[in-house]
Amino acid sequence: MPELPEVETVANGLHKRVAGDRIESVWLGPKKEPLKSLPEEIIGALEGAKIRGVRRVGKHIVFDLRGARSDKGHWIVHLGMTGRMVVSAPQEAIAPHTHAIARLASGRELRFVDPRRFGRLSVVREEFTGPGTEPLTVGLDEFIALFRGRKTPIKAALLNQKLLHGVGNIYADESLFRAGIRPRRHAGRLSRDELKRLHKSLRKVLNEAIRLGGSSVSDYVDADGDEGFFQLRHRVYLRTGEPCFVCKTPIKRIELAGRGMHYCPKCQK
DNA sequence: ATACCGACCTGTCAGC
DNA sequence: TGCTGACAGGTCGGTA
Repeated sequence: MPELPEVETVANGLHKRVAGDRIESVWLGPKKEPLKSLPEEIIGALEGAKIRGVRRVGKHIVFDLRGARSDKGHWIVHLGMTGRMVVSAPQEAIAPHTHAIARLASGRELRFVDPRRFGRLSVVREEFTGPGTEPLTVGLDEFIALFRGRKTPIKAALLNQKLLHGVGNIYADESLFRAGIRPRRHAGRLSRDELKRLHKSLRKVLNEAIRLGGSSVSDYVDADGDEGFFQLRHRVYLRTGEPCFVCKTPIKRIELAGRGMHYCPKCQK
């Protein structure tokens, strides 16, 4: 479900709804995959803590906390492929695959739901900066330097969270199309001009997707339960065999490291 | 250090 | 109707 624009939309929605609220108690489900910190650490950090704010770092949702006794801490949520963070009234039915519930002083509940269990919950004390560089604010020179000397395909480099964090399969494919670059090109062999186009198209695609509330491909919804609209603007992602909007050539799908990638064989060199 | 690949999970949809 | 296989927004650890 979630790449940078979706996580940004969810984090902003959560901030509006729960900033200033207090976590009174926490329930954790029996499955242990979703928990990256020990259950007692999560409960210890969350129970009694005030939510100062909610924001996005990379693909992570960060709840900034002020604990009951500890001064600060952060609740980090990664949604994986199918994770959702929803604000619910207590009487609402518990959805299948609910792994954590935080009961708030306002009477509402924050629920973490994740069928595939690729999502992760953790708590940290220190400031959370994420694994890589923020794609929305990275400057051109720093952007170019990230790829210097790398033999890996540019598509794989865009997905590498230690370089730029927040870019996933949709926005990698879409930004490469708009930059006219084939996904298998070696990252280190792209010209300065090509990287300049990619830098621009990536930020443009991400910002446009944020404006439209993200992409709802199958089940993504934001904190209010609303779908995004950027899927209507996809030019290559999941459009295998359909005509390119620019040149009518059928969009190709190839596999790299077990993941699908989509591109126009004529528009992308 | 770097790069590929399978593993981790469940759900949905198309085809037989 | 029901089975099977392909595919899905992501990351990790083992191996070359």
